[in-house]
Amino acid sequence: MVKPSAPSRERIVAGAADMISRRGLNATSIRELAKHAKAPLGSTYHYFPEGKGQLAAEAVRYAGGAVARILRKELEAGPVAGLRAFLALWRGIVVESDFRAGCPVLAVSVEEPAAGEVPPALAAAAEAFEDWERLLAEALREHGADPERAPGLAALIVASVEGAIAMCRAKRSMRPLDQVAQQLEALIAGALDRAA
Amino acid sequence: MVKPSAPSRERIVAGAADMISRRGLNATSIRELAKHAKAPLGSTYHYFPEGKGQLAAEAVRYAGGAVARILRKELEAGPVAGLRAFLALWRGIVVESDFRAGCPVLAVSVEEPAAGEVPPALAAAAEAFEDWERLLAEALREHGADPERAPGLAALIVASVEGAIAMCRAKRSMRPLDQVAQQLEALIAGALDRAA
DNA sequence: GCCCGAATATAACGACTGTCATAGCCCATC
DNA sequence: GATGGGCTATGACAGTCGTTATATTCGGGC
Repeated sequence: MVKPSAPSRERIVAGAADMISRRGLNATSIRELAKHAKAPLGSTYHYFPEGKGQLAAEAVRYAGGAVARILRKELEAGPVAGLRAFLALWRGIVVESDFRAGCPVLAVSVEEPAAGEVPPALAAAAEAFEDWERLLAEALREHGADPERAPGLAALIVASVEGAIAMCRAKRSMRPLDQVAQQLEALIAGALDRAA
Repeated sequence: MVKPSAPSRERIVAGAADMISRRGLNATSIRELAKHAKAPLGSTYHYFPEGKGQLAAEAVRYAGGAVARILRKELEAGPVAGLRAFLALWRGIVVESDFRAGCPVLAVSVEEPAAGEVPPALAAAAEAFEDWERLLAEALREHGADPERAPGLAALIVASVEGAIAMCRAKRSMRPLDQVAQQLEALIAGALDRAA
């Protein structure tokens, strides 16, 4: 089979994404990871023979893809609706974990790559960010935003939401995300009005 | 003396801040830290008897204070000047480290606190964010921004810059920070125009 | 000169890390 | 019912972790 035994494998990847979003990449051990996913340690090396780097990269791709899927769907109802879904998604993760979990893509981005190399997980993080930005920029353009400004606006949205998530965790308060949400909504509404 | 032997101690704290900004908190070992600061391992426990947590907290306070000092000074010339200095500061750190270093305050914010406890380093990170926001909000108000909107604007600035730094590291490109800089400048200019 | 406390050096502690090798299980196919 | 391969279980490896204890060196006050 091409996909030998999905359930266990996917559980490991999803568990890795969750764990990385809490502790960071370097601080997540494969042993704890296996235990958290109720999978044996040996299995992680069976499914991911290239080791931790491969597993981390897949976890980032998994999380990034899941977010992109939600974003794409909700953006069909317009940029503001998409933004709200994006914010609600992260809000849920932070609140439900009692400020212990955040964004795994951000967590991977904040770790020094080995000299001269670009670890696969970091490349996956860059791709995830770019996917999100592209989706947002397209939606903005399609709804009348200045096409030249849309990419910058999309980058601002992703950056500020990611930063706000981290700030919420530090302060143990949802206030930063709420503040950012309010500013971004006003900003987007203004950018779309231009063409109304 | 109240301050027994500043040079060695301060070198350790500054080195810790730098190292945390690269690798993250959990992945920074005290041994490497001591080596990096050219201080003996025993000395770190001499100066910081409470161990790693205390050292990390002091490192975050050190970095947060240094940024706040620069911010306060440059904001005297107005919010836009302060924003530019804030951006230039981080830009320099990311570029000079070849995308390997980022913001130590953000790095500390992205790590799961022990169950039920709030580690001192995380509290220090929350304080640093609040200091920066307060400085920016005050400058915005003093230069004619809507007093009710100033805190939200300040939060957006800090969050988006922090997020952009991480995105730059992932993409190995300064583009996100440049995009965010452009959007924020336009946004602030608009917010101040209201009162001109 | 001596001496005391601050600062450094060295070694060790148990626990944990990523990774690998090996042996055993379980279930589908012939 | 035997055979095989995907999966699991177990244990080991060399190395590092945070932390502590002990021994040594150093610099300035009597």
